[in-house]
Amino acid sequence: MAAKIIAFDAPKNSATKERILDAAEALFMEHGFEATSLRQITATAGVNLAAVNYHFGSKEELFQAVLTRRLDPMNQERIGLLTRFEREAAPRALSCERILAAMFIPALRLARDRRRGGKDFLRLLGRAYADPAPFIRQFLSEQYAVMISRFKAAFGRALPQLPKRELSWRLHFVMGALSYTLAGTDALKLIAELNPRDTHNDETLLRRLAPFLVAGLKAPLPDLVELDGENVAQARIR
Amino acid sequence: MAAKIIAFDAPKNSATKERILDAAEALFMEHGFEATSLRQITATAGVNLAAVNYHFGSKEELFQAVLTRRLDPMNQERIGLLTRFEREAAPRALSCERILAAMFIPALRLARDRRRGGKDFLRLLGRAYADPAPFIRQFLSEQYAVMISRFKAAFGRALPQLPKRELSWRLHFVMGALSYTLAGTDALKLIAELNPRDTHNDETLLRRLAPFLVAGLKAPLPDLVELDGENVAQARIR
DNA sequence: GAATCACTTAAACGTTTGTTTGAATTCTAG
DNA sequence: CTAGAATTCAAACAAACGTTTAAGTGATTC
Repeated sequence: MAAKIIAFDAPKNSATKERILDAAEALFMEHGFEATSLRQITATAGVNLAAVNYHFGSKEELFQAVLTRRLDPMNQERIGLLTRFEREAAPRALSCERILAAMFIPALRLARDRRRGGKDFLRLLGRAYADPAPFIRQFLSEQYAVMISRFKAAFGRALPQLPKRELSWRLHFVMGALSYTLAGTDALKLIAELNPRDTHNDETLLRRLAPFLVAGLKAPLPDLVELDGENVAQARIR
Repeated sequence: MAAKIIAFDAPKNSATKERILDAAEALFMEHGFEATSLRQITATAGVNLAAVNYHFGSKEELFQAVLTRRLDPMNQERIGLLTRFEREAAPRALSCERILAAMFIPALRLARDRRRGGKDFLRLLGRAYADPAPFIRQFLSEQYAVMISRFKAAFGRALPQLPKRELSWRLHFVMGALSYTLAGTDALKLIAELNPRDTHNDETLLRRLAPFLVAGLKAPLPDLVELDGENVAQARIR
């Protein structure tokens, strides 16, 4: 009798790992890494406290596992999409818009699909970006290294007139705006009285972001910028 | 004799508060709010553990005090600068470049001046942006509300053809790129093999960021954007 | 010179933290 | 059916946490 009840609410096989990952993802997103306790996670997942250390080794390794589960496939998808777009456009070089699309679409898919983490995961990712914990920074570096260099090369071909140094910076700005936007912190609520229906409609969000970023990428070089007969450097001096 | 020694290393008056704020600022920046303990802070500051609760009430209130000390003057300076620029340009409307300059310059001054917190504080601010803790979010909202609405109005005059909804979004992107950039997380190190001399040269950094953002603000509206005869929405569908 | 003040101090408060242990249980083969 | 590996479990671990307390200090005020 007791066995039947157990069969109901206790997943016999190692779906335990999945349940822990799901609970950890939601809680890390909501409270951050440090502020989330293993007891909260295991209670939410409905598993024993020791399960985390048994399956993942430590809290830090659990956090990395939470990120890897979503991030690795997403970045793989980005690279795959970029390659496909390039093949389709060959022999012409890919436009900035298409390259950005290759970055956005996998993120959008992830945000849309609750089974893949949904918006919660992107917010968690946004948090992780700003986290100075060494183990997080190093982990993200490794996760992103291949994808970033791949996209940088693509943008380099799309913007051949742009010096590489400048491209590096602008790509950095792009990543900043993108992660800040996708993270969807409530900070934006103070910037805009946004239409509530818009607030988390990720598609329209990215469709607004894309032209903004493309224009930024194609902007004239800093030295040549004119502004009311005065450049920013001059404006800086009181 | 003992009195003399005490006079040396123990500030008799309430410079204790300042020492706590300084230590807390550095440690919060390095480890985040949750991961920083009051014992670390008081040990670094060379004061008694109970001093934090005596002078600030709680750890949360200390964190807010750390932010307020720098943030409030900076935003005041931003508003003041914007007002001055507007007077100087009158009756002509202010250009986007000048408005952005009014946002950047006070941040730049803060980043430059170690006595005002320097880059460390901006990194702390970048972290706080991404923190979901309610007391942090609400605090930042209150701190930024006035400044943001002021700048939004200014941009509205500079870009009269841009719908307000669109402006809200773009201002959000601007804040994202700016905070991400100023926070200067090491995440950028994986994006660019940047010249080490450039890496934290905030002035050149902002001079690169400004044209990028201005171009983004002036970008054509999303619906009208063309890209290789295909728009982003269409590209989205596999 | 006693009283009052702002402040500092050491010690302890009760919780909560991540991790470990060793026995119970379940699953997997031979 | 049984031996053995894999997993779950309750319990306990030491350590660290934010906060509070009550005594103590030294200067200021009446």
